[in-house]
Amino acid sequence: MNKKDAGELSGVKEIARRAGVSAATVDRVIHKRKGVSDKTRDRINAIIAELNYQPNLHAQRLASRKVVHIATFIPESSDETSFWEGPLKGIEDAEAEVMQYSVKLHKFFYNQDNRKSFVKQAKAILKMKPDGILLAPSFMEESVDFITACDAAGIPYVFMDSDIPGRNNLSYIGPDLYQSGFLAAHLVSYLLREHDKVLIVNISKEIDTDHHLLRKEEGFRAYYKEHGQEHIIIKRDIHRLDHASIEAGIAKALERHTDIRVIFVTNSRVSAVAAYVQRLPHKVILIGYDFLKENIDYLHSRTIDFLICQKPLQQAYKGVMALYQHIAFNTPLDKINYMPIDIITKENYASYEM
Amino acid sequence: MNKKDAGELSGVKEIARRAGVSAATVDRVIHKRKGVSDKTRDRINAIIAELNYQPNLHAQRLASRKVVHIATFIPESSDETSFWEGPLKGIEDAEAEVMQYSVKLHKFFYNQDNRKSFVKQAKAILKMKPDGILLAPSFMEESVDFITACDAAGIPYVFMDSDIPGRNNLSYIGPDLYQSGFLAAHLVSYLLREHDKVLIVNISKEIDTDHHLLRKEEGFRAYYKEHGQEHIIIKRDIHRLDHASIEAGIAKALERHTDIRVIFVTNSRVSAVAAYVQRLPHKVILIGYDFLKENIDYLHSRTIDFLICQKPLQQAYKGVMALYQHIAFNTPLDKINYMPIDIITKENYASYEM
DNA sequence: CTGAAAGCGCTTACAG
DNA sequence: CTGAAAGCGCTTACAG
Repeated sequence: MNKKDAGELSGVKEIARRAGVSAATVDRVIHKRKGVSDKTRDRINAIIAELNYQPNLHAQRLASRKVVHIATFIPESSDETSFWEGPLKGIEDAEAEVMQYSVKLHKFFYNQDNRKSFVKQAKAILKMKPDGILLAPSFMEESVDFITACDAAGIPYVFMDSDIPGRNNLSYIGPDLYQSGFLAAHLVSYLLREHDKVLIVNISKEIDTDHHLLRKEEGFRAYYKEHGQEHIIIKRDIHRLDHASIEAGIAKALERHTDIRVIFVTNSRVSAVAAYVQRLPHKVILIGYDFLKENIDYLHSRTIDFLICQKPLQQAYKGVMALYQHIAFNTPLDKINYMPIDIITKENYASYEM
Repeated sequence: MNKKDAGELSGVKEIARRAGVSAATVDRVIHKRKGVSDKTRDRINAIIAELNYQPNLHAQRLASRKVVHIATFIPESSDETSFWEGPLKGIEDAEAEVMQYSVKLHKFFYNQDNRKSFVKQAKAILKMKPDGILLAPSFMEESVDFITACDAAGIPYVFMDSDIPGRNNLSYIGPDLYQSGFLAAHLVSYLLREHDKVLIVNISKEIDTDHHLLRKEEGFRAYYKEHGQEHIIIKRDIHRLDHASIEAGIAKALERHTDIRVIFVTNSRVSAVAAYVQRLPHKVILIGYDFLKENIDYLHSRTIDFLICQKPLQQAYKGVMALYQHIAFNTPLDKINYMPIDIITKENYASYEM
C-alpha cells in the first residue's frame, strides 16, 4: 500500500474555502438544514455540483453522534411454519453488520393468526417513535390503519414480503407473486404429457383475503389461458392446516381426477402434501414454495421436485439496510424492488443463498 | 434519532487506560506490528479479549492514509462472447462502492484465445506490485507460473470463474461446475419421454484442456449413471466457433439420431445452436449456459428453454470486495465460495440479479 | 444567519 | 520498546 498523494484541501473544507464560508455552513447546506441565506446556499450548491463532491461516508458516520432507531415488524415463527425464521435471520445479519455504526434495531413480532396481536404491537411501535419501520403487512386493514398513523407521525416505512400498492411506503421489497405463478406454470408445461392435468392447491385459513395465494394462482392460470389450455387445471382450496385435512383434500381430488400428474401448491405448506404423496404407489410431480427444512427434506428424497423461492433472508436484510441508508444518508430508494424468482432442486439447494 | 448515551472511555483508549499504555501501543498490538514487548502484548490482548473489542471500521479507514491497490485480471470481452462484460461490471460496481475509501483498482485483460497476451499482462501486474490480485485463471500452465511468481513476491490472490485446486489462493469464488451439470441432467430427466435421447454439445477451440466443459459433462453423465441410463446420451464436440461449423455439427447429430429431444450445450455458445434449432420443423428443447443478450433473446422467443447461470457479475464483485476486506481489515476468507446455480427461464430472467 | 473549536475512534509519523 | 501530538473528513454544540 502506498501513501496517498499529498494534496490540497478537499471535501467540505475546500468547498468552504471556495465559497468563503465555514465548514459548518457547508454542512448545513449538504444536509438541507435551515439557517442559511438563499444566496449562500446557492453559491455552495453550485460549488458542490462543480466539484461533483461525494461525502466520505466513514467520516460522516464517525462524526455523527446520532443513533438511528429502526423497528422491524414481522410475523413470529410458529410451529405451523418456520418461514419467518429466514427474514428474522436477515434482520439479525443486517443488525450485526450495521450495529457498530450507531444503529439500534427494535424487533417486534405478531402472530399471523391473530389480528389483535398485530394491533397491540403496532401501538407499541408508534409509542417508541422509531426513525423508520420495516413492515410485513399481512393483515390488510390493520396494516393500513397502522401506516396511516405512521404517515401522521412522519415515520417512514418499507414494506416487505407483500405489498399494499398506492401507499406512502418508501419502498416494497419482496416477490412478484403473479410472475412466480406464471413461471411455475411454464415449468409445469414441460412436465405434462398429453391428457395430463395439473392440480393447484391453496392451503390457508383465510383464502378469501389471502392475496398471496390468489396472485400466484392468477399468474399460473394466465400462462395456460395464453395457450388456450385452462381446462387442464383442477383446483382445490384447503382451509384447515392439519395434515389429516390436507391429505383428505388431496386424496379426494386425485380420486376424482386420475389424470393428475403434477400438483402445484401455492405456498410453503407443500410439505404436508408431500407427506401424503410419498405414500402413493405412483409418482406425482410436486411443486411448491419456500426454502423450509421440511420442504428441503422432501426435495432431497425427490418427493418434492421443485421449490420456488424468493430470498426471504435477503428481503429482510435489504429492507433494514435500505431504511438505514435512507435515514442515515438520505439515499433515495426504489419504490418497487422485486426479488429474483429462484427454482430450487435437489442439486442446487445446497448452494442456495436465502 | 436520539443521542448516544454519554459514556466513559471506550475502544482503543479504554484498552490503553486499562493496560496502562498509550493508544499507539494498543494499535501496534491490534495490527500485529512489531516493536512491543511480549509482556505488554499479552496484557493488551487479554484486555481486548475480555472487552470483546470490535474496532470501528469507519474510524479505521478514515485514519489510515493508505491506498489499497488491487489488480484484476480477466479475459476481455470479445466479439465471440460478451460473457466477460458481466464480471467487468461487477468489478466496476465494487470499484464505485469502495473507491472513495482509498482503494485503487487496476484492471488488466487478456485475450482468451491468446496465451501470450496473458503472459504479457501478467508480467505487467507483477511489475506494479499490487496489494492483491483477482484472477480468472483460464490458461492452466501460464496461470500456475503467474501465481508462483505472486507467491514469491508475497502478493495474495483470489481465483474467480475457475479454480486451480491445491494452490495458495486466498479464496476461490465461482461456480461448482460438476454440480451444475448434474442439475442440468436432473432438469433434462423431466423433459425426456420414453426412448427420447439427449445430445450433449461441447463447443470450444481447445476441448482437451478445457476443464470447464468437461467438469460439466461429468456431472451430467453422473446423474444418468446413477439411474443406469447413460445410453440415452449422445455427445458431440465442436472445435470451431463459426455458426456454419456449429450448425453442421448439430445437423449431423440430429440426422443420425432422430430421437434426440433435448440438446444440452455446456457453455454460453448455446445461441449459435439456437440459431439453427429455431429453423427446424419440430420443437427441440434447448438448455445452455449464461445470461448473455443473444441467449436471452432466444429464451424470450422460447427457442432456448432454460439457461443455467452462476452470477458472473456477483462473482467478480465479491472477489474484489473479499480482497479489499482481507487487505484492509485482515478479514479471513473462505477457501471455496461456490456461487448459487440459477435456472433462468422466460418468466424470471427479468428479475435476475447477475 | 454564521463561525471557531472540539470531537468521533482510530492511525501515523516523530521523538525519545 | 513506547508515548504525545496531530490528523483523517466530517458534525455538533455553543456563542455571537
